[in-house]
Amino acid sequence: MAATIKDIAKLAGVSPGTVSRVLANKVGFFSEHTGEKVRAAAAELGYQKNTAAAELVTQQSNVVAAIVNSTKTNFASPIIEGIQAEAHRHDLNVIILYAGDDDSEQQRRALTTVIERPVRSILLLSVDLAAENLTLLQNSRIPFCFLSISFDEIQVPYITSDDWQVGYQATQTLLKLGHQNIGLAGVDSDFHTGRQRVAGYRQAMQEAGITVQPEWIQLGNYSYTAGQAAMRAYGANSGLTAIIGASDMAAVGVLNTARSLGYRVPTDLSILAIDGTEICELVQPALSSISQNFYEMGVAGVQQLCAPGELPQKITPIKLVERDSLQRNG
Amino acid sequence: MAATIKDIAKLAGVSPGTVSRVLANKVGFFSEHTGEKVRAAAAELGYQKNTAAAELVTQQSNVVAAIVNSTKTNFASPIIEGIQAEAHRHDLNVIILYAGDDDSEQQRRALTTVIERPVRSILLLSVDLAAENLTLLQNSRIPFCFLSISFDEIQVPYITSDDWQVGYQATQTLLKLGHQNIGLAGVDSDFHTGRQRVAGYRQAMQEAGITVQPEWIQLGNYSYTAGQAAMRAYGANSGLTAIIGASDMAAVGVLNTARSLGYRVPTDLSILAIDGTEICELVQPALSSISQNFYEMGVAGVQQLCAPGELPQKITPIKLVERDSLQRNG
DNA sequence: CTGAAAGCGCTTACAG
DNA sequence: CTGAAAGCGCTTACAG
Repeated sequence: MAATIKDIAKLAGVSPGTVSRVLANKVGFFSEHTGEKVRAAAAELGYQKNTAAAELVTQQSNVVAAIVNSTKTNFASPIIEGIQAEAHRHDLNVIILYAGDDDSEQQRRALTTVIERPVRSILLLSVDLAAENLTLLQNSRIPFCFLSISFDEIQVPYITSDDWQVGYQATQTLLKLGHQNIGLAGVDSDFHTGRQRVAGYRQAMQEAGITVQPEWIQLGNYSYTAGQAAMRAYGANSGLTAIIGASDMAAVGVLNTARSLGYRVPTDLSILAIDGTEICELVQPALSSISQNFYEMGVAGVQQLCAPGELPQKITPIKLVERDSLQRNG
Repeated sequence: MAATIKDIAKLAGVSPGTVSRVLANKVGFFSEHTGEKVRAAAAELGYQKNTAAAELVTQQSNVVAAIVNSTKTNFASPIIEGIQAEAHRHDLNVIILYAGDDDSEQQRRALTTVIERPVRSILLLSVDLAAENLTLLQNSRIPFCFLSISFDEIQVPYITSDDWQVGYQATQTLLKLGHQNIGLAGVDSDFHTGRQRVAGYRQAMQEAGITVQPEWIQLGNYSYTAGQAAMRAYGANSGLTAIIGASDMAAVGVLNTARSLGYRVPTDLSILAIDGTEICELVQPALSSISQNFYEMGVAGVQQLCAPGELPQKITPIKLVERDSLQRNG
């Protein structure tokens, strides 16, 4: 049995209340002498506080939970790093839970694990909650915020990039290089994020006076496999001179498949990735990207939940990072 | 304020004890009629159990904590998937904590976050604990097990691959292809894992009657950067015909740098990675690897902690996976 | 400065 | 089958 506050009290010859006060360092509430006795006793017993018990009485907690989609893309790490760093500044601890891959049962398990204990707030990293799970979350009355995902139908707090701009700027980048026949590969139009990217793409193309051929937009779930499938659909004689990968992983799928189809990248085909995680620098040629600021999303998420009353929907900046996968057309 | 068991009791016109019994579904301890009343009341109030309170009285918990090194390598995901799957089978919930990058202060924070609440057991994924933190962990009396890391000096439970065999088999694979001048890149000899891999490498080389040149072994921390640095140290005229990357990331670093130095892979230089995570399939040529069974490590980790009395040190199997980065020499 | 007491939300012998 | 009571480990007004 681990030592409790009572054991310390007995050993130090004081009351449990006093032990609690010195261990919580309530200055002015105990004498120097008592403080020393208690601390010595605690050390001797190897005392470890039972924080769960303390949280029960104070009705508050300093842990924030991050629920992540065990996604086929890979931007969770920088978001989590941002969360950790900012949480540290606020003296908060963070625990991470996996919610599976759009598996509503796994989502529910992660959610209840977290709701059934005192957590201060919940961050959801690009997890698209099933309706009943969203209800569960909202009923819990625990403050929450979605990260790296956006919504239109439902009114919930989220922080992410401006996905319309992501699509628009990606397309503009390629247009400025003289490309006209531009593909968009692996994007998921079932959700708001993907629809926005497609809309930005279409707008840029329209402004350039280019008619988008239906087959130029290849839907998918942002995965490597989706990128491969898209490129296979485009084929060896696609007529495309540039392709936007809907995510880094999709872009790598496009890259590898394009190669096997005989394309030289970027000589025959330019590829622009969306996300800008480290994977862009691992492949050759290194992929240029419209990079999101994932770290900042994590930071902003924690800040938002620490400063209630802020506006519930926030945009983090994006930027073009040029590497080696783009080339002027003509 | 969230609804409690007392609120339900009042609404259903029974005692809190009874509510507890029906919600815990202690069959035989309540009548059908009472059961229905209570469940209806709970539903009406949107009751969410306070599991922390329950854990306080029962003195047990069903959450297992996984502490992960936010490492520059990338095998944590499959281990965590294994943990999740097996935990699910035992009806356990898992929370994940980041312990930073060999940062003893961050380790301590993650550890205390977990020790200060009721967790059933702790899994540590390739985190090399600072001495004082190991003491902290051991004093907590919470069952724990290290994963994907091994030790010689200290006696603790761990589950990992046989690192000596990893080094030995990697080297053998290359020797069988006729290579003699074989480099080992990015390995960390400060720890047992790395020392074992080096020892296996040396043994295989010795059995083949080859004298290992000191510069063939390039130390590092298994990162992409370490791989780059190693390859730069080998240089354009290394005389090596094959290189073992101490990790996937190190191997990719070797690959990209070798290319920029003018090597064709695998024509001029064969590369064999250690780990076998998905990154091997993302680069071109796809990297052959000595693959570890990370998923199985996760599974075995929770099994081990669910079945005390098992032997505390376990080995998971490795295997050669051939992809496109190896070629016969001569 | 310190102790006694109440209470956080739950569970579980103990009676009946 | 059900209630009253004690208790898990802690915190915090309230007295003194």
